[in-house]
Amino acid sequence: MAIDRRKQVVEAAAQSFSLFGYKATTMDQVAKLANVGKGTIYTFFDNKEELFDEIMNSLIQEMKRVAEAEYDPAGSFFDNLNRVLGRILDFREKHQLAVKMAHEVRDIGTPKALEGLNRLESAILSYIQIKVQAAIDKGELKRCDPEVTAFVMLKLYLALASEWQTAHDPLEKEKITELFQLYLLRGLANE
Amino acid sequence: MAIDRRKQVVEAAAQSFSLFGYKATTMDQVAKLANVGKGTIYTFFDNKEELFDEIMNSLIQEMKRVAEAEYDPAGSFFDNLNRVLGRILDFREKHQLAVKMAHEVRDIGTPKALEGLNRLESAILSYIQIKVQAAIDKGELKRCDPEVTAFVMLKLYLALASEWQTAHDPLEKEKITELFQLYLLRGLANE
DNA sequence: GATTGACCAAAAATGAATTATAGTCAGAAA
DNA sequence: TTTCTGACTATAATTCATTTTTGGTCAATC
Repeated sequence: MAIDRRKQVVEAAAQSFSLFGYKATTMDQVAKLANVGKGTIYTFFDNKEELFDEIMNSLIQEMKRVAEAEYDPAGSFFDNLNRVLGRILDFREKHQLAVKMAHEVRDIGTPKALEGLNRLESAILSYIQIKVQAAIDKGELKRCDPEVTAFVMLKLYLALASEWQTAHDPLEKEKITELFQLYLLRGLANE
Repeated sequence: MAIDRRKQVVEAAAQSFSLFGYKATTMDQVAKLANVGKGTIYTFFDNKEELFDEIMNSLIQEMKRVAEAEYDPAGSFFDNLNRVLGRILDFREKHQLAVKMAHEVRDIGTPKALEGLNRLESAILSYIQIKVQAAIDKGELKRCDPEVTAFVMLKLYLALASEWQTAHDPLEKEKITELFQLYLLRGLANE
């Protein structure tokens, strides 16, 4: 059986983007790592950007599987949301590619890396939005715009789970759950 | 009466930092604008950083006055919070110095400009935190950590009022008020 | 027909020479 | 004496011509 050169290219690219980032990954390097002539890459992908898009798509798919695996159809909306968000942030924090992209954006602002992260965030928002809509339909949540609500939920979670740390001790996972419920679910108003 | 050279320096510096940013403001320029020898600046301020700190302190003071002017002791907490936050963001958006610092951080990441903006945010957070504590004491809000709560309120407001715009049409001021109340005050849970 | 790597134009990195800048201080002005 | 100044210096930033690297191509090879 012939060797699957496309797979070789994709795996080499994934490794290289994860290890060195978008800018520092060269097509020569990917070709060498894949044990393939450089021209071969261009029979599968029109250019570097499309190769990168394919790798990002895999990351997004993988994240969706991880999220879906954490989701419990029998559980409550907030319990699920909390667990899924926690799992997604943890995934993003540990996945080499996602980490590298975030660093590259922070350090040198590579536009393609930023675009990749934005696509990742969009995927997360779509996922939450669908769950919010379902919860509204089931009567578990008040009527509200699912898109804005998903956006607010992600922002609030990010604020508590990662932005807070830039100036304070990190909050415990249980503390985040509790705060998330207090602020968004029950509300702050007395009576 | 002798001319107040310190005031001249401070006013020239404020003008220059607002117009050109931190990095592009030179001490020679400030001296010339202030009609003062360069050495004179150094009799009042040890270095460029301290001069900038003085200007930022004025901005923070000014913002506090603006916030306090918007605050109505007879009104409800959320009504006040909403109006004060709106006023503060508007102030920040229109004040040359604040705008210039934000651009400088985005474009070239000047550390001192970032530090300035962080100090501005800290001042806002302290202000909200005090009002939150008062509202808890009055029984208007549930018991909660005032520091985390102030942080969440600001983040939520920023998310709705400015981050949302990066990918969508801006939300109306009344819409923001309504969402802010729905999410944080009343909560999303049904029943 | 699939694969390759030498090749090319264009972009990026380098670094030596030049310019600009923060901060000093000897002396002028008040 | 005291206050103020701008020429001066060491260092940092900027240019820009030169070199190196890179994404992408395509005639030759398998």
